[in-house]
Amino acid sequence: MESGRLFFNPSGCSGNMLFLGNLDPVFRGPRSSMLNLEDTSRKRPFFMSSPEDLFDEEYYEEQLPEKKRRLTQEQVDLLEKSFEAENKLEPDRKTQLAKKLGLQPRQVAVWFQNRRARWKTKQLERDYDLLKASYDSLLSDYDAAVKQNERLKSEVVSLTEKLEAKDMTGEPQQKSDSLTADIASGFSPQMGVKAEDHLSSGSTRSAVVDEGSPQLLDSEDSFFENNNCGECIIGGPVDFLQSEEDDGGSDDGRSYFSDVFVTAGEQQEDEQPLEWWVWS
DNA sequence: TTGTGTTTTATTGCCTCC
DNA sequence: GGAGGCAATAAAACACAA
Repeated sequence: MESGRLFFNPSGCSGNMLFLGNLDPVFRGPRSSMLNLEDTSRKRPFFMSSPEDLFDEEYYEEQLPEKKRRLTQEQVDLLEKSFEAENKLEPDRKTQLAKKLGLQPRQVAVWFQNRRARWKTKQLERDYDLLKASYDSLLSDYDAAVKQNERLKSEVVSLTEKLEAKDMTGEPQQKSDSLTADIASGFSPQMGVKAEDHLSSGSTRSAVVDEGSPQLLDSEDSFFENNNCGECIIGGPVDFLQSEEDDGGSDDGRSYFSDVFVTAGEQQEDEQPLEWWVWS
């Protein structure tokens, strides 16, 4: 314990040493307090000591340290409100609150300290959930892209083989040209679908889509943009990130990972598409 | 009633800032 | 060097199932 700091003492006097009179000077806080003094039956209200009581030495002599008492609901409500307004506590506010609540300023400070710790823990939990959701989403997008990639590769192989076979048979050039034209136009006689849909040859998306396949890639668009990847990382959780803590905490509502999460707009302007992540 | 897990209150020690 | 913040921790208070 720092030299300048006072122990909080339920009775309202300054420090357990004073409170305990000539008890073991090593006495500090709850650990040792419970060792010797647990079985006291002499109790008095924890927060309701009158100023007269607080300076009545006889009173202290006959009293033994109290166990911890929880704050009343009213006290907690007021503290919560205050925390919501501002989660740091300036000295003036601390004194005012303490007066208002009938608590020691030290108690108010401790409450804020603990409250900030609780808020931080919850915020970390939320950030974790958020990151996990983003990761899961990216993973499933990636899996879909890999499958799609495989399918396209095999189609290219198949078409190439067909083309070569036609050339070998020495069929009239016209027919071969026709097949080439078919391929170029995106029509695959074998599969009965427009290859354009798979090969992403145009900048405008075809209305004909292979049933059962995921939305296809556009050559000029990032897969992740098509799949709202930006949103899955960024856009979706923004409200969540900025929302207040469920149980009334406030702070600024910012995520501990706020540096990691960027806005979708920022990403489009400043960053390369995320294709490298999939295709490299 | 009791054992156990969770929450709340408080202390301690270290660190930073002025 | 003192004041205040934070992380780690203790221990009382509380909740709840068996």
